[in-house]
Amino acid sequence: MKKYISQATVDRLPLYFRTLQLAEEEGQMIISSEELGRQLDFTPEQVRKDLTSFGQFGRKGIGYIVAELKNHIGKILGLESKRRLAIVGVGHLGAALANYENFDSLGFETVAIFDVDERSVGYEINNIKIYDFKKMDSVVKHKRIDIGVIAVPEVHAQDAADALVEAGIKGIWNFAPVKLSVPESVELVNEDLTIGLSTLGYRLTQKEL
Amino acid sequence: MKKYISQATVDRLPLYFRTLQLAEEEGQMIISSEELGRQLDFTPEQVRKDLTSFGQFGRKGIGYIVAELKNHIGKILGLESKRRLAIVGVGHLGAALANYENFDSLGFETVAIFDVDERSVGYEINNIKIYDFKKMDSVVKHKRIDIGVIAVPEVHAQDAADALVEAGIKGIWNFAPVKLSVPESVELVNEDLTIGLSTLGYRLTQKEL
DNA sequence: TAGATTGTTAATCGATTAACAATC
DNA sequence: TAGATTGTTAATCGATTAACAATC
Repeated sequence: MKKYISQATVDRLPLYFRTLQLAEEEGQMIISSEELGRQLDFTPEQVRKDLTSFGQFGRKGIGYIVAELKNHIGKILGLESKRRLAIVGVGHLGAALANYENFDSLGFETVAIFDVDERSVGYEINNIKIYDFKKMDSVVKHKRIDIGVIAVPEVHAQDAADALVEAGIKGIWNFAPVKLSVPESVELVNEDLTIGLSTLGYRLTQKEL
Repeated sequence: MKKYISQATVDRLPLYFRTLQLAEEEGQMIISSEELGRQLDFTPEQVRKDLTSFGQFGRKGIGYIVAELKNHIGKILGLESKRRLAIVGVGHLGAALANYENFDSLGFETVAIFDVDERSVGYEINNIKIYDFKKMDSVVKHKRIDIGVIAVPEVHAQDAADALVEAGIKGIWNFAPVKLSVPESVELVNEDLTIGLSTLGYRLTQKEL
């Protein structure tokens, strides 16, 4: 019997993980749901509810053992085995993602970049080699790449997705603001940067009324 | 009497807007909640509910007039008056954001970039001038900047936020994965790129069990 | 008129918060 | 033992979906 875990809870896991990591670095041994919540602006009840949906990690009357809880959450997020990423598109965003350091501690490693522009093929960004888009199939298979990151212009996003699917990728992280069509079997997460900014604009406008 | 609009609804507004914009470009005059929903993977009921929370924009038996609805949503999002952005930090992410074209049609304009590294000061990225971080106060006031975008390393994010608040910014769009402290009066939206990627990793891990 | 589609109320579903027994 | 804090059940809150009257 597998309990259903809400998306909201899953979204909070990496935040717990990072907070625990910081606490561990500072030598903290024990943390309460209260303190964990305070650092992230969640209620302690929320924290306990989230954590217990995966098991009982705490000690009543004491709290949670930082290292233990961190490892548990790491396991839930699948951190023991590194996921290999490929970035498609070597524009400004692709380059920024290739240089982003925070993915590492969450179990991700960027191992290839693809681009259609032959002039950039062969070069490296942050020590990651740029391959010809046409070679995707063999590179993905050879390097056992799990996840494709779409950082190409909107008009080419579906083509990029199709090529990634064809090459046998398991998940797609899409930065193009379009609804992609992919098979059910491929996990798709959309990262639409315009939503957050629009929200900000909306709120400022409301205030000014 | 002001009706409360849920965050979920606000998040969908820019998506409606973009879809309507595309429909308009293709010369479509009328669109139904059904079709609008189909293009974004929402139910027609959801679309109608969202739209009616701001007023009655449709014609019963007909649908919505594309241009009219687009303009309405644009007004709700505050698009008539352009918001001026400043990016703090000219790392890879800052540079990518300075070059991002999609903000324009949502009513945003990047007018300044700030950095502490004096070697980059005076240069331009995508025709946007880079200013010394220390000059923030006068530049923000002079250029009447509304929103600050934090694209600096985690350790400097709070400093950047403090400086922006001090300079009189109204909203902050934060890309650093830290919880910032800002006054109640300043709107804060966090854009944590690690959440989406973690979700993808989590789902793949679950599948493999 | 018949068919289509909105706007709105009611029903359902799901997530958060509150309360409290269990127990360290 | 008294105090603290978890894990869990119940209550509340909010968002989505269903149903349908209004009307073009």
